[in-house]
Amino acid sequence: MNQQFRELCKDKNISPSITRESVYDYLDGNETHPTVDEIYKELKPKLPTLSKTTVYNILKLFTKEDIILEINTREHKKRYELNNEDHAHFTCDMCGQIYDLPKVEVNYNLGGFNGFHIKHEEVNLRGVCKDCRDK
Amino acid sequence: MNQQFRELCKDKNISPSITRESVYDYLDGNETHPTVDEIYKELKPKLPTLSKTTVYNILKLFTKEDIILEINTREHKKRYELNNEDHAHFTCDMCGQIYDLPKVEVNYNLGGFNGFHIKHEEVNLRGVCKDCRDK
DNA sequence: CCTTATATTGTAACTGTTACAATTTTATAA
DNA sequence: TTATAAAATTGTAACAGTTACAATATAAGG
Repeated sequence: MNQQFRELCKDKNISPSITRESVYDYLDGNETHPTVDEIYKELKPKLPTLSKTTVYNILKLFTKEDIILEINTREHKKRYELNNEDHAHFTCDMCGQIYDLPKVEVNYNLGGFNGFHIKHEEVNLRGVCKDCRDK
Repeated sequence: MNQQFRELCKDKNISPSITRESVYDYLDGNETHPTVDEIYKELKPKLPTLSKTTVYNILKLFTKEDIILEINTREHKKRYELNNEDHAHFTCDMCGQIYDLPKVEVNYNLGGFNGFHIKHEEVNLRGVCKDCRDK
């Protein structure tokens, strides 16, 4: 029983079902940025009645509540992570691995942003990671 | 006949077919960030034998050659634009419209980027656009 | 415990994308 | 130009990710 999750749900005014808690727990401390399918396959043994639709529903809810973030990459599927500290993503063009990198500071000094109310900034970097470069 | 495109193809060592030129021309000066389907539907009347697979092929080629950029949004489809001047994207949470905003400067002063060879940086902003805020 | 609301499930449909073999077109050189 | 090879385009079918939806199960509140 994850007390932190219970309180988070109270904050967000959603009910802390066991399924939701399982999805949350799986994402917590996970750095793999899993897909829906990966989350489903991981949880299925522990929750035998789990449906993939439920995973979709929960992820949509968590996204709406800003509990998690969708990661949009070049793959045509979404990946997910907990919305904890702000950071950038680096995707390796060679191996496809997604790395978490420190938050990058973004400057808006040039103007042209008037009237846009920016709620979220996402920095996606691409290139070659250390492992692949050394090969 | 787009001479600029011919030269671009010579640079990239690809052949400047009429279909490819049409896709290029459609994207040139277009600020709508169209999807594959939109590109296909737009060009079909002028190129009656056009196949959607061809559009996919051309976009994949252009992406590989850095002629165009894929835009990865929350939608589960890709959007495309010419790879001209570097700029940021702003997607409105209300209306879904994607705006081009000036390039934002990114600082990597915090460290933690050692070993990563960054070839491309993408800044995606999200929030509420002027039009939607005024409603 | 009853009633209502909410969460979960399974199925089927839908959409974006890719694989692939066949055909057409283009490029090249005799 | 014509023959030949290479490359581009096409249509079909398959595939993968996602969504819609009605039915069922579970939880919450009186």
